[in-house]
Amino acid sequence: MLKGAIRRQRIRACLSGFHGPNVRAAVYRSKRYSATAATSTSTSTTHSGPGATTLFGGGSSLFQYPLIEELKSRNLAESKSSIHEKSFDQIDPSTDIPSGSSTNLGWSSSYDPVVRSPFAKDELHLNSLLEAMLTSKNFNRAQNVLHTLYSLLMSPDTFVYSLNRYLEAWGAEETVSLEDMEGLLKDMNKRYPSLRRNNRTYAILLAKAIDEHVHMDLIRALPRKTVRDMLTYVDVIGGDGLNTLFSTQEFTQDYVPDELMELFHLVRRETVTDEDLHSPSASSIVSASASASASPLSSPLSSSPLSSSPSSASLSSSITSSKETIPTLDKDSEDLLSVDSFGMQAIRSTLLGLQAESSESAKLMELIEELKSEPDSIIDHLLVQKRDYFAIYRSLKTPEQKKKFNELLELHNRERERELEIRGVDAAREKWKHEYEELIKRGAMQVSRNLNPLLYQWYSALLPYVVEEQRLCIDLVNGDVNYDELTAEEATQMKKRAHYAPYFVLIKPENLSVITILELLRLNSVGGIADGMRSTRAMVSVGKALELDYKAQELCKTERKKYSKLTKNQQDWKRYLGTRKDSEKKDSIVDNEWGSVVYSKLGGILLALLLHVAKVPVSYKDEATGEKHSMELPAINLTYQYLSGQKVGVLRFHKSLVRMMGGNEIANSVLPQLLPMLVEPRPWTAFNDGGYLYTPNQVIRIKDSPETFAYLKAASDRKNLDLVYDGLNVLGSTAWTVNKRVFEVIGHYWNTGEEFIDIPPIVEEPQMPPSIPHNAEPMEKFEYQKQVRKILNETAALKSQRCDINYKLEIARGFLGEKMYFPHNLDFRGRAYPISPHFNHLGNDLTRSLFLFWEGKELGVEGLRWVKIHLSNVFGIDKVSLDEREAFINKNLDHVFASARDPLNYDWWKKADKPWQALACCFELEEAYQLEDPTKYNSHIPIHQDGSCNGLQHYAALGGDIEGAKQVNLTPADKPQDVYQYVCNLVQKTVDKDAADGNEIAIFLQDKLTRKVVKQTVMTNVYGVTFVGAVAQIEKQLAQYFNKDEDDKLAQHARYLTGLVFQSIRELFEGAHAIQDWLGEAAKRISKSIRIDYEESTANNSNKPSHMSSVIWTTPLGLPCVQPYRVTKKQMVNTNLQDVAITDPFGAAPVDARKQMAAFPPNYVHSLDATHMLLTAKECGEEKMSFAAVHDSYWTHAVDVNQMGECIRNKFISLHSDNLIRKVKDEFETRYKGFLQVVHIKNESPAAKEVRKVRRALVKELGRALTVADEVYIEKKRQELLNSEKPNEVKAGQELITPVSVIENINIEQDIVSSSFHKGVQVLIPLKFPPIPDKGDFDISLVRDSVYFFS
Amino acid sequence: MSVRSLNPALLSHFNSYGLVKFTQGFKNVMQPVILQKIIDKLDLKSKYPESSSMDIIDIFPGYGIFSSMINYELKPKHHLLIEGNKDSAAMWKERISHLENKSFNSEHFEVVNKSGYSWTTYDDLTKEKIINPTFQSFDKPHDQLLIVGNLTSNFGESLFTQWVMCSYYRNWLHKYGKVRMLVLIPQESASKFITMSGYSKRNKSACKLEILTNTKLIAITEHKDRSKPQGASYDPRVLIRDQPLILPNSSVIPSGGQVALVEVVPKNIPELDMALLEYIIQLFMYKSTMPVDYMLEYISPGAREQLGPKLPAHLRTKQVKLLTGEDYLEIYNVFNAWPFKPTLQETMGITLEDTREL
DNA sequence: TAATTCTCTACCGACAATATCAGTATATACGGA
DNA sequence: TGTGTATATACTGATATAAGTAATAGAGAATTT
Repeated sequence: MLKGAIRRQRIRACLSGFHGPNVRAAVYRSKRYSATAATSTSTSTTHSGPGATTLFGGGSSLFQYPLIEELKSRNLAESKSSIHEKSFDQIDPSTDIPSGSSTNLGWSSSYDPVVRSPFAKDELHLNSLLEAMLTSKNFNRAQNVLHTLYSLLMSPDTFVYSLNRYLEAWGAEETVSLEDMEGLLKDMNKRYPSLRRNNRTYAILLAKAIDEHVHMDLIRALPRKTVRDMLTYVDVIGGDGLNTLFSTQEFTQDYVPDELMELFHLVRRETVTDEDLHSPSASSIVSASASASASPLSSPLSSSPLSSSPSSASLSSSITSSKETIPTLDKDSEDLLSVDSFGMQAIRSTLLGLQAESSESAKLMELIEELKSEPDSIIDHLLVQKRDYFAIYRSLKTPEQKKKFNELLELHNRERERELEIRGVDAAREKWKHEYEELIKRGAMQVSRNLNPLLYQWYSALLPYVVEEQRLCIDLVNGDVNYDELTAEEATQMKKRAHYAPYFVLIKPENLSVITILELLRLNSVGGIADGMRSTRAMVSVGKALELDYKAQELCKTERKKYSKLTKNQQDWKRYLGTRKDSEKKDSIVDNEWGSVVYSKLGGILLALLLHVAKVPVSYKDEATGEKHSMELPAINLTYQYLSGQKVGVLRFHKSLVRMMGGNEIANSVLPQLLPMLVEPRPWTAFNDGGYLYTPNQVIRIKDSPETFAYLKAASDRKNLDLVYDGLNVLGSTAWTVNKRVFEVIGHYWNTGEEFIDIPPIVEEPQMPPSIPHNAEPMEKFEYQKQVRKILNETAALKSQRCDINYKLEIARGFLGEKMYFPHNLDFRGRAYPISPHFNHLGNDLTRSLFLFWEGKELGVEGLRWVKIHLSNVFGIDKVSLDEREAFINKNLDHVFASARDPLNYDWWKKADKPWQALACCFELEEAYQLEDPTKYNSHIPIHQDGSCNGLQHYAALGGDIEGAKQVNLTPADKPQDVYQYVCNLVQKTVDKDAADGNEIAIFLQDKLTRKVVKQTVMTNVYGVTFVGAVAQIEKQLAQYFNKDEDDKLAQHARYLTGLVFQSIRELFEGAHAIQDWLGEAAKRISKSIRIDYEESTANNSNKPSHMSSVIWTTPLGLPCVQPYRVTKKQMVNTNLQDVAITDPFGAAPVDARKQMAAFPPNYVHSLDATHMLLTAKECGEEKMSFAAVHDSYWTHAVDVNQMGECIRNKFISLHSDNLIRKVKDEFETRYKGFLQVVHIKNESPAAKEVRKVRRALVKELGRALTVADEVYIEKKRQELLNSEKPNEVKAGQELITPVSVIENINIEQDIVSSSFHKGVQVLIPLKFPPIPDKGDFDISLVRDSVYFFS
Repeated sequence: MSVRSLNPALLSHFNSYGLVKFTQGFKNVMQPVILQKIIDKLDLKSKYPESSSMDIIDIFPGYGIFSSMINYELKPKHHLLIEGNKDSAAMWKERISHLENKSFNSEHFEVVNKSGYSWTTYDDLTKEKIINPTFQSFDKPHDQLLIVGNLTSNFGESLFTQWVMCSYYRNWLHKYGKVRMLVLIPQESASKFITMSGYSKRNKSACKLEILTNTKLIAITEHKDRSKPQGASYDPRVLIRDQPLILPNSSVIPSGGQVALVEVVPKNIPELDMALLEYIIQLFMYKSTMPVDYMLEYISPGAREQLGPKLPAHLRTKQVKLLTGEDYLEIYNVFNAWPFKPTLQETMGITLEDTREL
């Protein structure tokens, strides 16, 4: 109880974190709008009185402030720079000086502490370039970039980070001395006197000083606090550096920061005696590792006996050694021909191939051997050879054994995970090569339908071109290109090259080639293109994949630097220093992405080269001679296609290639990026720090919205997101494994090539309808064409589905017997998703059935019951009481067992609603019942608790609807309520009544109403479906009752029904709907508001000021949500393949008001359900439950379901105990304070008359028409005066009459009309939000006892 | 200026209606004097020597000044007014009853109050035996059947291309023979469709039109921009060839509407794999400044390598936009004989829709 | 300003149009002072 | 060496593309008068 209260308090604390001191720091000081309004109430009436012939405070002139003059001469200079478009060789600090100032404009509101630089794009570009130049050791160019960067940055502080990057990279050169570095800094200081070094700068110098053994000189010259701070930059100083430092006797303890203190003592002790290092307490230290990774510095200090060999050796040798072992290690290849993916085998070989090299795996093997030799051990040779860690783990008997096994596996997997992230690409290549050579040996190249040898051919053909291209890029980057020697064409080509060259040189040609090929295969049939993909998508994806690879490699290098020469205690060092990513990154304004332009250019050149070389064998039969010819044709071609009348570039695979990829003999190769992890993800500690060990990721999935990024970063830096991270880390720490039994059944059906449940069949040649005569009537022709199109569409869909499932199964197969984890991140509303695409527990029934918790928990009586209930649920029996569900399974236990024993031939499970998950459940029950006491069974299956119509649950709680709450199970009941059925019944009632009144339509529909008809509409109602959209849905449901030519009749009926459904929902969720409407209205006002501090730079549409403010709110967990809907500007980018349109995220784009409005209610509710989930996750994590979630479906072990349920309900109650809407309103009122709103009011209203009067006077003075922009400007000035420090200015402001001031105190609510009303006049009024609707009387605490709330 | 073709019996009716506003999204030429010139230029009487036994099928006639003048000029056996719009149809019915009084409707106007867009409308014409045209040889244009249409509305452009395709497939009204079509289309359409190779606005439909029909520009409206020479938005070579009449803007409603009257006469074309031909044209058009050889690869992987050499050199290096209809047919033939020619799936442009369940 | 025509119509995960041409602005070349 | 003009190049903005309007209604935005 107490604990809960404390937690709630913390949440509240976070809530308020977002506004606060910064509000005061904003443009307008102290006095705010409302205050002004209060004081001027009395004065304004006098002004608007009949006597006020002169509008401007008595005098004939405009008081001391030359407002009109300013208006007349207002000339807006736009901050502008085109540096982002320049290639590296065009950048010149002496000329690239941007016009305009780099002031912070803010995004949607200037009150929020988020930064927006007008030159963000240039900054990003230059920072990426700097990074690239440094990596390729091009220091002259880099310095050039650095200087240019300086002129763009808003503060010298930001510049230091770039300077540090330079200094660090340059200083790492052996030829550079400490003196050189000092010299550079002095030089810089001379040029930029405002430049200040920070602690990182000192750390960099220190690193060099240590190298030169003069570090104490430097340290003594600095204050101790500085020294302590700089030492935390471990990534700069490096493990060796620290070691040296700590070993230096003059370096005393008071220089050491707290977090390194233990390490310091370790080093000091080490120098005394080495024995301590091999103390027997080792295992207890290691045991802490699983949880310790969340807080690496808090775990007890000790050393591990496992560290003896340097890991760098294993890194390079593992691949070559694993290659040899592949054939023997192949598991299951005969069972599952289809999923015989080489990429995955490569991954697996990486996964499997490490054992001999590292001491960790040796230790693990030792343990396994030991366990094997135990009496009645089921671990056999095969299991060991297959590395079925899960089977081994499961067979362990004592908790101690399990614990130890887990510990060793974790260490073992840490190495393998690293291999996977860093060397996965090499492994794939080696695998291709191996298979290619095998095939050549057998001389079977031509007949092979195996993809991998072909890929190896592509690779071999591509590589020399890539090498050559890279050579040219290197020359170019080094400045070794003499344009005069080039032909005009070559010169143009070289100029194009300059845009991507700095990046192209960063990655080794082998990886460039392999990633290009694999990414291309991965993208097959995405984006609505059959047998191919959008070329834009392909290019950008390749570019991104390259960046990811590069960054992972770089991070790995940095890490290696940290520990490079250390031979002792590596594990401990690692644990203490953490695998923190480059801490510097957290400080830059933008995350240094290469950006879409670079992605597409890189992808463009690589794909162009690949298209040139990739061939596929084809054959055809000469109709005339009957001879069969074989030849090679290009495997991929670039073409275009129209998508609803618009051109899109397409890369299309040759039919033969498609056949190879989608048939049942061959599978894809999997790009080893973003796969499930083998070890627990690094916990999130910052918005860009968490998840994979090396592969960078952000905590929020941001697409083209630097605004979202800015808010996220601000919140993260303020530590407002820690609760979010906590929840997310629980999700990441859940260990999984693949359900092998289900996998085998799926594999069986997959291999038949026939359709089965979710598995689409192989379709070689689609069956076309009989052809029609050449001169058939147009109707017939169109009809025929439609049919053909339909058939082709279907087969294409099947093909792509099969391809997709194949890819998923490939990954699943690679992780058979493995322990895996899924790092999660969030969408912008806070909903969590696994980062790993394709194969994760968010998938469909088939995919979900493959997931088991790694950890097992004994069922107990309740657990057994829950497994049964779960089976009943997935079977489709989920509308009856829990007891009835359990009874249903008890009654059918024989079916359950039979299904499990002979799933191929026994069909019971196939009838289930979700057959694959049902099968998984059957297996579980059957295994449990093999025990004498099934409750003693160690269960791994996740049991789901689903919110019944979760969106409506939140709405009902917000709106306090008693009946609505009951229908979505917020109220205890003896059986679950079904809101769809309830709505259906409501509708039925009305229909019956209408039918009785003789309504033809009602009579017709009377007996045709089912739950299914209304379900989709009720569901989508939460998402704000419109009437038209709902009609379409219901039409689909009613279509079966009408003939093809009765479209109009169908529509008529559907419309009638839709009306009733809407009406019923509105009735049932009256309060909820009021909330929904309120949210919509608030969003509308925000997204149509005008910021007075935002200067319109385009004068041409000064009558239509842009709406610049997004709807932004903070979830109860402190996550800022920014709706990213703005009008996107498109930028054309020339690539080697084609021109591509890239959305330019940095345009100061106005918001898409319509989208903002329509999406806010659902987004808000989703942010609440996300909050609810994360809160529950955190709590479950603390209670040591395994936890996973699919938005509104929460999973845990059977035995823990009751506890989790309690948790779910408590968190829901505490979430809704607050007045959430009130909070949102408060937040809005702070954030959008002083904004103006455009409304139309009735022409003849008194307010309108007032406004017209002021406008007329202004026009007269101004000598031209008054624009809206002018009005905004005047209002801005008035606000500035009112908020001035000087009393005379305040007075002037009060006396100033503006079109806004005359109506700000008149109640115009009743005069507001819609903008399409013709007799209205457009006016500006201060932005206000409507009052919060009254809440219904539902008592939220009732949820506590509602069993069916989530079930 | 005489307006020979204006039916005096209708004058009073026209006058009573005044200049109507209800254009229903259609543009129309309203000045009899101008229309007379058009009719003269068309020289209809010589093309339909036995016009008294002919049928005119008049689609979307609207207010119908042009229709009535053609009618008066040719005095056909049937003049069907396919008019789905209620108001227009009602007006025509009223007009016919007006004529009943004056001339016992010797003009033989008949209103078919069905949509000219729907194909079934035309099936019904023969089914209900409203007309029964003769089937004529495809060697020469049909001299007993004329299609008149106003396709200046939103969907007009697509319908126009469909009518053209009908003339190739010999279905719809073109099953009777090579039926001449007099169609009023928007200027934007006309200036794209009636072009010769090399003109920048030329598109896929223009190529098809060139291959499948003989189409002439009969009349165009003045250019909107007075500073531009007349006909500035059209292919100059077509202007020289066809010498179209220039209509004053004032003659068109809604005022300022830019239209063109075109005369389409189908050619006698053998059966082709039209999907393939269209696909070739379409893909070439994506990058019309590129040479043929380069664009081959866009159609099918390997086409450049394998088919390039089979094309005559002058074609291979020709810019796509310079290709004539003839050239296209030549390229088509090479493709058609190739075992790896694009399949239906490619030529139909199959796209995947979201297949997720609910 | 007023009247009309056009557009869009369910949230998120998961994004994405391009080629051409005409007209204008800027850069380069060149020639004469 | 500085200036002026002619030509080349770069940049911007407009336009077209597909091709059964699916069905429907009602608000809001965009465009035209």
